[in-house]
Amino acid sequence: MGDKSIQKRKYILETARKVFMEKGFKRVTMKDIVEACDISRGGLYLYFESTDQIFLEVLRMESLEADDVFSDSITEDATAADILILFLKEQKKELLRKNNTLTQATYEFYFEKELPKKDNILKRQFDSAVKIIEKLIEAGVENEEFFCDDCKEAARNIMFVLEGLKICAQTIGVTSEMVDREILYILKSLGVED
Amino acid sequence: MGDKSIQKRKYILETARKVFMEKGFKRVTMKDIVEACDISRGGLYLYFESTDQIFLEVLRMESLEADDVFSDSITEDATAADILILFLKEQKKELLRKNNTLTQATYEFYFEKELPKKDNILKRQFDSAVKIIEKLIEAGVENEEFFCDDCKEAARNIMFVLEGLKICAQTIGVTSEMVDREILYILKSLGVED
DNA sequence: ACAAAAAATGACACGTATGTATTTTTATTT
DNA sequence: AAATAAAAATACATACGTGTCATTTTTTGT
Repeated sequence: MGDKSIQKRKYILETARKVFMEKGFKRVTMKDIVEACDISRGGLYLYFESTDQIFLEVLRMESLEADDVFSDSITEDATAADILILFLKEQKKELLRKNNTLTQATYEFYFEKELPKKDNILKRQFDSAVKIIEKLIEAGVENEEFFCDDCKEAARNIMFVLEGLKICAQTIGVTSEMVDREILYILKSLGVED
Repeated sequence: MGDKSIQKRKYILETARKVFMEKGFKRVTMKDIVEACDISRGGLYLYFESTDQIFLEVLRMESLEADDVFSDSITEDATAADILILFLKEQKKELLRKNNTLTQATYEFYFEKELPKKDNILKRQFDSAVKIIEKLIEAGVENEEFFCDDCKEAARNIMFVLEGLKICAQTIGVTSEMVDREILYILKSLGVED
C-alpha cells in the first residue's frame, strides 16, 4: 500500500467521522460514506470491509485525540482544583454540544456488537480518566485544597456523574445550569468552597 | 374494538416486550414480532402500524409498572435511610441484570427518533424519581438521619450517578462491588455512617 | 344453519443495503 | 509510447424489511 493509499484511507476515515457525527452509527450505510467521500461503492471496499471496521478506526482516532487534549491540560502549571475545574468545564462543553452524535454512535455500536465488557476502547478511556482524576484529587488532598477519604472512589463517582450527564444530554436533555450545579456539587463534596 | 381485540393487543405488546428485551430496539423487525406472536404480517398491521408505535406502548406499560414498584417501597413504614437504601438496592438489581436490553432499546429509540427533549417518557420518569428522592432526603434531614444543604441537587446527583452506572453497565460493564461502592459513597455524602 | 361482518392470512411490489465480479480508467515501468 | 500493474467505477446478484391488498377463515347475529 503506497503513500497515496494511506492518504486516501485517512481521508475516508475523516470524512466517515463527519458522517457518523451527523447520523449516529446505526443509520450510516456504506452508501452514505461513499457519497460523502465522493468515491464509488467498490472503491470503498478496497480500503474497508464494513461500516463496523470504519467506525472502530474512527473511534480509535478519536480516543487518541482525546488523550492528547487531556494530557495537555494536566501539564498546565496550576492547582489541583484549577485543573479539575478545567477538566469538568471541558467535559461540560463536550456533553452539551448539540447533537453530539458521535457519543450516540459509540453507544449504538457497543449496544449492537455486544463487545467484550472487559476490554474495549470505552473501558480503557473510562479507566484512564478515573486514574487521572484520582491522581489529581490525591494531589489536591496533599495541598489541602481537597478533603477526601477515598480518592479512587471519588474519581469513579465523578466519572459516573459525567457518564450520567452525557447519556441524559442525549436522551432527556440537560441544561447548562444543570451541569453547573452538578459541577458545584462535585467540588463541594471535595470540600472546595468557591 | 371488542374485548377480544383488546386482549390480543395486550398479548402482542407483552410478547413484543420480550422481543425488545432480547434484541434491543434497532434489531427488532415486524417479522420478529410477528413470529414471536405466531400471527401473520398483515394481522399485526391491524393492531399496530409500526415498530415505533409498539415500542412506545411497551415503554408506557413499563413506566407504569416502575411507578408501582416505586410507590410500594415508599409506603413502607421505615426510616428515610432505609427507604433510600432499599431504592438504591432495587436500582442496583435492575442495572446489573445481564443483558438489560430494554434499557438499551430505550436509549436506541431515543437516539434514533430525536424526540423532543422537553417532554418524553424518560424525562418524566427521571423528574419524578428526582422528586421522590428529594422528598426522601428532606424527610431524612428532618429526622437528622441525613445532612444535606440542597436536597434537590443531592437527589439529582443520585439520579445522574444511577444513569451513569446504567449506561456503563451496558457498555463497559460494572461489577456488583463497583455499584456497592457508589451506593456507600452516596450514603456517606448524605452523612450516613453505616 | 346461513348470510353478513370481522379478523387473519400470505403473496406481492417496492425500496434499500450488502458484497462481488467485471469492466474501465489511471498510473507505472521499461 | 506500449505493456503491465494498480486503482476505481459500474453493474449485478442477493438478501431483507416494509406496507398493502386480494383472498380465506372465523366469528356473529338472525
